[in-house]
Amino acid sequence: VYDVARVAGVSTATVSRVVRGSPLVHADTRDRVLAVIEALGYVPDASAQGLSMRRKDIIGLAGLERGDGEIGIERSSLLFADQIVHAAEAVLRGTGYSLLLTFGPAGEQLERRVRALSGKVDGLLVAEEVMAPEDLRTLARRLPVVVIAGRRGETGLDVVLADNLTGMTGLVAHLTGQHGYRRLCFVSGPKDAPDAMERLAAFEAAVLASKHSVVEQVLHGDFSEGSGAAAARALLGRRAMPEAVVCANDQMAIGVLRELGRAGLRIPGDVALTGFDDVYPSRLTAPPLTTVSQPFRDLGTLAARRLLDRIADRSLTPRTELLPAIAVIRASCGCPPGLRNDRPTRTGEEWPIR
Amino acid sequence: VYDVARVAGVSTATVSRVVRGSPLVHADTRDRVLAVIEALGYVPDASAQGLSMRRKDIIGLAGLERGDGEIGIERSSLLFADQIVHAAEAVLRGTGYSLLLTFGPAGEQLERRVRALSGKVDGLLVAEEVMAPEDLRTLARRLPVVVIAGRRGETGLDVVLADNLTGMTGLVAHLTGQHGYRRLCFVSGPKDAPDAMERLAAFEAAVLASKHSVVEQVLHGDFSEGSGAAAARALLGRRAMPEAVVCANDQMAIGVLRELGRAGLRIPGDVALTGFDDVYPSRLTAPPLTTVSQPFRDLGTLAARRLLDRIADRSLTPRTELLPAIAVIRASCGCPPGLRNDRPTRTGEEWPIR
DNA sequence: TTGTATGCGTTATCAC
DNA sequence: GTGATAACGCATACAA
Repeated sequence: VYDVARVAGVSTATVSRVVRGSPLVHADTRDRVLAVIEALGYVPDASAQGLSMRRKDIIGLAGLERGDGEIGIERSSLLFADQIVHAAEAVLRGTGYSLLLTFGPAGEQLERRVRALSGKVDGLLVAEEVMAPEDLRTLARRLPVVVIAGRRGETGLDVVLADNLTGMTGLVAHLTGQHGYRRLCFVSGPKDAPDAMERLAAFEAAVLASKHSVVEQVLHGDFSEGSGAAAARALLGRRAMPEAVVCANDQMAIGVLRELGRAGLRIPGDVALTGFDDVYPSRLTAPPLTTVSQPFRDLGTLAARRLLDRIADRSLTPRTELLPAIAVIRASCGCPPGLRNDRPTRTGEEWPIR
Repeated sequence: VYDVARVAGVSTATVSRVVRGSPLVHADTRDRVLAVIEALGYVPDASAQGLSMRRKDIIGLAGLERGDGEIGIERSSLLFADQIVHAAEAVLRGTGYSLLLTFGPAGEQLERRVRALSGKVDGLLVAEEVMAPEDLRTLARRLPVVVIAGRRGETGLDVVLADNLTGMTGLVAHLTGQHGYRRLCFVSGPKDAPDAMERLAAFEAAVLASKHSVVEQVLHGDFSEGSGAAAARALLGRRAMPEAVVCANDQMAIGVLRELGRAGLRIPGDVALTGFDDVYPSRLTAPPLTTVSQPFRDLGTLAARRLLDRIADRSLTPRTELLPAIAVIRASCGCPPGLRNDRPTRTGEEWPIR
């Protein structure tokens, strides 16, 4: 500022006014200052601004990275996070805020990084169970925080999540009702993912409710494609295949799809298969994956908006928003391809937001 | 700090020393201060630190978002950017830096956002042609910048890019040589993508070099799946299909794959098809996509490292690194599935880095 | 309409 | 080892 002020022959206060678009500055002066700014390529230092204005115009996003890091990004379950990132970034776009990211495997190291991050931001988006609930609440006392896909009971915190229960229930009803499958297996996600636990519980309850069907086995994966493949190998080692295997997410379903394919099994001929999430690749597989459409974008959008609101008014009373998740029937469950509601993967604003 | 200092009965200077891990603090004092910090939940303000230390510990990443925004994220070509993001974030992880994002359609608005971003960061990663070369150079004078997949000739700037030329040449050689295809079409990417232009040029040169083959038509897309579908419809309107259609990226190839599938055409039976990039979904399609594997992760990793180096020593002489891109033959070109080098999508460190 | 002066929370340079 | 204190670059209350 000082350089600009000197060259333009005004005070730093005036330069600041011009930069901030204050109306109390003569048009001529403004133009002159603007010209100098342009010439000098001046860009205000965000640290200084932040210090002075007590706001950083940055919001943070912390997310989990699952699966074996060595195996590479493609196989870990980042698609979920990516969608959230883009949705959140899109709402921030208009506001002057930018998005600061941190990912990583759950653990102390990630918690440290989140802690450090918290000093750089005006608010924080937390995806899944990045840290212990108590630490989270501690954080939330100091900083606006909204949790995405966190645990359902979370109290005193803003949370947005998808209705895993209803989605899974509908899916299982289709499997046991329409198709009449009796012997089902489940490939579950990591225990530290609230979503995974909810889906497992919903699955078991739904199967139980169907009288004639039974849960033959529950396998445990970590949401990564590789862990799906491992589950498939375990399945292959059994005496007999179940009639249907339902997976806690699409990535793992893709893993079992490919692994079973390699073993020569046909889907849905030999086994029916379903996923959960409806990520982009899920409609690309052969056969296209029957799954449950999770409103990724809405999750991110809503969370970001809520955070902005809370930053504007920190006294807002915490609220948890439950977004609908519905089964989308494609072919991997045994339905003829293209027959039912095989609509394209969610495109964004299918449900009214606000 | 003041609170901490008061409660711990020391000066702010000492607190600062403890926080920064300075060795010139008595162990007892350190422990006492640490305890207070823990109790108070103190986290240093990054703005103040930034102002004082003249470094923000943040690096920025600006990228393009293509395709019709309305259609939603799944169909636009963000997979490229996502990979870069994760690779860059992974190298930053250990260093204390975090990643600040901005995406958007090319245009003045994005340039403004990048400008504002530049005040918040210590260095900038620029993916593709986010802004005019001159503006970029202006920016680079003030701030460490490295360009990812920028234009080849870029001088005086650090650039890392994939060897589109060699990759495309190899692919076309396979198509015209092994398969003997004569009549080829090309679905090109947006003109503002240096990668797209390079691939087009390489394609035309390679076909020309093959004597017997000819470029029947060049269609123009924008790297999004939707634009691939549009190209497919144009193809369908022709008198006859070409023998092979090669696309400038995988997303568009997937678009034509699905659209041709809807029209009842068989791939590769009726037309051969290829993509470029080897994004995750490309091996999931039926048939799996023959494509050119682009070293996304290496691109991001190398770029981030280079940026860090330049931040450490701004006098480094600019360099451009060309990473190999090689054809990966799967089934959409007409090869029998699983026969050739249908290896999994790149997992990260296949080529030596550094 | 414009300039002056002060504070924002840390780090770092000095003395002690 | 530790404590004052001066930057750091900008925004703003107040004075002019």
